[in-house]
Amino acid sequence: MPRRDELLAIAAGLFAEKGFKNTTVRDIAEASGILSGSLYHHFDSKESMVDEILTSFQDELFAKYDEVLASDDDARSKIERAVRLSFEAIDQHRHEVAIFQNEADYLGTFDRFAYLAERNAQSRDVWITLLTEGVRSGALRSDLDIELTYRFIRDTVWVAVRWYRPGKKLTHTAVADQYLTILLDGIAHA
Amino acid sequence: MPRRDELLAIAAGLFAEKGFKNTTVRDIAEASGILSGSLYHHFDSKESMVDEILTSFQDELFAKYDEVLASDDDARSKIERAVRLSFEAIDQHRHEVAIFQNEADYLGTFDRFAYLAERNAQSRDVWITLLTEGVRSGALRSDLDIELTYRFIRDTVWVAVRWYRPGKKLTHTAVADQYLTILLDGIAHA
DNA sequence: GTCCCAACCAAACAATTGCTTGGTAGGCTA
DNA sequence: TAGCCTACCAAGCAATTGTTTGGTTGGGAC
Repeated sequence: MPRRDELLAIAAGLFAEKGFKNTTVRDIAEASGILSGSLYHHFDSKESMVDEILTSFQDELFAKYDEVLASDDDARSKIERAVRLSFEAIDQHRHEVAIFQNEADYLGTFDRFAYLAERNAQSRDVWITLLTEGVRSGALRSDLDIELTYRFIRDTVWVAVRWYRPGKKLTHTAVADQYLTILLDGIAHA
Repeated sequence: MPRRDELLAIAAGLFAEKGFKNTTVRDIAEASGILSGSLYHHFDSKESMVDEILTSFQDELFAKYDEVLASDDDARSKIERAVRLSFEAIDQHRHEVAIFQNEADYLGTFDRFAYLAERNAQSRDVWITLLTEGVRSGALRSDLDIELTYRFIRDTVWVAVRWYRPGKKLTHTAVADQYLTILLDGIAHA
């Protein structure tokens, strides 16, 4: 792995754990075994680091969403795939997901990170499309408030990044199974 | 309202909106129409401000949890009440909830805020008790992973603070209704 | 053997941070 | 009128912040 990518990975870990503002360039440097000034040989600012971390992650993620949308599965299968895809992302890119979850609001106030709001809108489009299709096809109950259900699913899925740790008791597919069961059929006794 | 409480409310708003570390004492002072040094007439540190904000909120919240636990409603009613209670808190103390959601992890690393972890454990106890009771009484499905269901509910409910705004289209009771419908019966067509 | 270049160091910079100090304005009480 | 108290100001301090600058090192290319 190129040194540059190593440093980005280290920075991502710190940003995810302590927050962006709360992580100093000296923290990143120390964790990397170098001095803070040396970071500026690789990157031109601390902001550039998060920027790069977030964009490359999102490019990858949204490509997968597009795949699901474009497929000719039935509505329910698409929703299931979209949910599983998110837990997979949490499993494989948990630092990036955490940063996006925790810092998007703050970073979004800068022009440079305007794309965060766009991606947010894009993700909303995906889900509203899937849910609308689900209701129309009869796969989902017709009394759902689509907008609210979208927020419910979005929050519910991504917030798992706060406690999920790969390699522990639960695999990400097991978590996705349980979440989908609850989401689709509820927790009440049938 | 005493000046001191006014300042605390202003600080809470800023902490919730921009984060604790990201809010300077000068921000708080400016929003209050005074100079930063003058804040130290009322409080002895910035940390004391969050501390006071969080403890008073949590004291109030957990007193209500205890009421639910102590009541002799059936299991399902208790769960419903506990959920509604949370949305009520989001409605009435959204700054405090937001601060707790966003900063608990970071603040928890300081000795002074060790009580945050205790409160977290306490909240877990409440929910595990309710869910266990629910499964045993037959109100909830017996194939639930209790621990995971607890996290699901906890996250799902509190994360709504990110988008819910009082006085908008949806009342907090309407949101609670929808959330409970999804949580209990799922989104799939019956 | 010279050159180059990526990776780093050492030291400093200005700005911003939380916080301290000594003082003052004005209202209430005796 | 004197004393006191709450709420504030004005000015500054030391520490920490992101960033810059000029120089050094070690390995590979020619």
